[in-house]
Amino acid sequence: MTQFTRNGNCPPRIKDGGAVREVLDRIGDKWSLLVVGALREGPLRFGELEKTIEGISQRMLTLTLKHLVEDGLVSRTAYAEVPPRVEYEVTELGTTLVPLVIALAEWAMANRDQINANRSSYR
Amino acid sequence: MTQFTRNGNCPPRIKDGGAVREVLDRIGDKWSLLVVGALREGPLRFGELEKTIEGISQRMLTLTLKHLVEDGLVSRTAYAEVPPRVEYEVTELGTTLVPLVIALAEWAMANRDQINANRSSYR
DNA sequence: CAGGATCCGTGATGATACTG
DNA sequence: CAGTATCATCACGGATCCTG
Repeated sequence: MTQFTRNGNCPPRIKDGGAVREVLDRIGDKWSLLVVGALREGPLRFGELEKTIEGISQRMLTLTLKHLVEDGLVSRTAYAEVPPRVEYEVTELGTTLVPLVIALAEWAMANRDQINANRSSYR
Repeated sequence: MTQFTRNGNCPPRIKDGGAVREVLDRIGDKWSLLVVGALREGPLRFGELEKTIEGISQRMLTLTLKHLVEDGLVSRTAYAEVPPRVEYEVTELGTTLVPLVIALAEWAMANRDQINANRSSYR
């Protein structure tokens, strides 16, 4: 099926080859992981997310949230109030992703300097 | 420094706000994680990578590898032979990322069906 | 074999303005 | 407040051809 089918020269183990790409196409975009990370400790409102995630545009936040809701990683709850209040929260499925996001974030913070250094010293 | 500076309404913890974006801009592209994942068990040659990572174009593999080498996540070793042989391998730094990639890949495989199901059922 | 160079489409992203 | 709508752009990435 969707496996490598490589006779035996390079060692598989992560059998796939498609699922990863597929999922990465969804959560591997510019903002999804940031949004999930922002929601790691509890629900946030649209405006809170916008301020929390530096640099994201209103449009991108809207689209990213929509995708995450579609994929079932985030839930959206609108309260019939005025002014409107909408809260976003990671679903149960989304919760399983949170640890990975945190790990990735910590890795990023721990190694950014190193990476930047490598990058500059590269001629 | 590079921290939220958000008075106290939403709970930080991952202090950053920029490092994650920064690193994600590098390894969060379409292929980098796949390449790192492909190299998780040892060095591979250019052609092997090309066959291993389904769907990648020659150009993208070249570019991705170049970036990964620049960032110090992958090392490139060219052997003065004919025909030429070039091997790519994760560096020490890159090795620290491998577990995360594997975790992400496993998460992706474990949850792709669920996500796809959510996505279809979404009207 | 490994990869550089070029052309080029199109989708993702951002800025801005408007609305329920 | 929480979006939607529209427009312009630009980098991503594919196809193709070429070279050491």
